[in-house]
Amino acid sequence: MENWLANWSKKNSAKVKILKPSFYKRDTLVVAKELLGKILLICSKNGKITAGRIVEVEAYSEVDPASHSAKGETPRSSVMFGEPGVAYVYFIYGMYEMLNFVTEKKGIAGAVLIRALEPVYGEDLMKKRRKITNLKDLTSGPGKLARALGITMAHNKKSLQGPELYVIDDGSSPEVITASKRVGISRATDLEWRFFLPDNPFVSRAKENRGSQNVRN
DNA sequence: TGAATGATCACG
DNA sequence: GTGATCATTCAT
Repeated sequence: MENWLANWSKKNSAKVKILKPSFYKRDTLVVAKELLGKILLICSKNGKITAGRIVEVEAYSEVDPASHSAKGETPRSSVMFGEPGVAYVYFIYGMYEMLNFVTEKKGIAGAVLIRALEPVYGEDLMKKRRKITNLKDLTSGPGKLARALGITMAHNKKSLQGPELYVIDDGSSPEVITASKRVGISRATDLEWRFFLPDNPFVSRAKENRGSQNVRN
C-alpha cells in the first residue's frame, strides 16, 4: 500500500492522502458530493490491489424515508448510526453486495452509496472477478463494482483508513457535478440526492442521466 | 420486461 | 414461522 501511494503520487505528480474520519463526520450530502473524484482502493487478503475513481454516489441521510435507517436502529442499520469513516456493506436481491461509507457523528445515521467507479488500477483482476472483458461494464453500477473489487459482507464495518479499504484524495477535483433522483428506490423518490460526473462513461444508467448541473455544495 | 435468489423486518 | 420487499443485473 505504501508503495502504491508513493507510485501514484510520483506518476501523477500529486500529493496523495488518505481521507480521515473527520472527512466523513459531516453532513451526508456534503460528503457525498466531495467523494466524487476520490480514489477507492481495496487490498485483498493475498495483497492484490484494485482501485477506481468514484464517479457516482447517492446520499442516504438521517431524515430520509428511503434510508435503511428510517425504521430506526436494527441489526442491519446499526452501523449507519455508529462511527463515521467505516464501510456499510449489505446484501440485496439475493445476489449483490452494496458498498456505502458511513457519515455523520456517532448517533446520527448517514451513509453514501458508492454507485460507480472509473477503474484506475487492477483492471485485469476486476475482469477476472466479473468474468467479462469490457472495461466499461466493469464498475458502472453498485453491484458491479462490489464484485469487481471483491467487496463482501466481510468488509461490513471495516475502517476506510485501511488495512483493507482506503479512500484516497489525490488532489483532483471535478469541475462540474450533476444531481438527479436516486435509482431503484420506492420512497422519497423526488429528492435529487444522486450525484455523478456528467459525461463520464462509467456512470450507471446512462439513458436516464438527466439532472441539475453544477450542484457543488 | 421479468427472472434470479436470499437476507431482513414486521407481524403474530 | 410467514410473506412482502428489496439502494440490482442480465438475458430475453
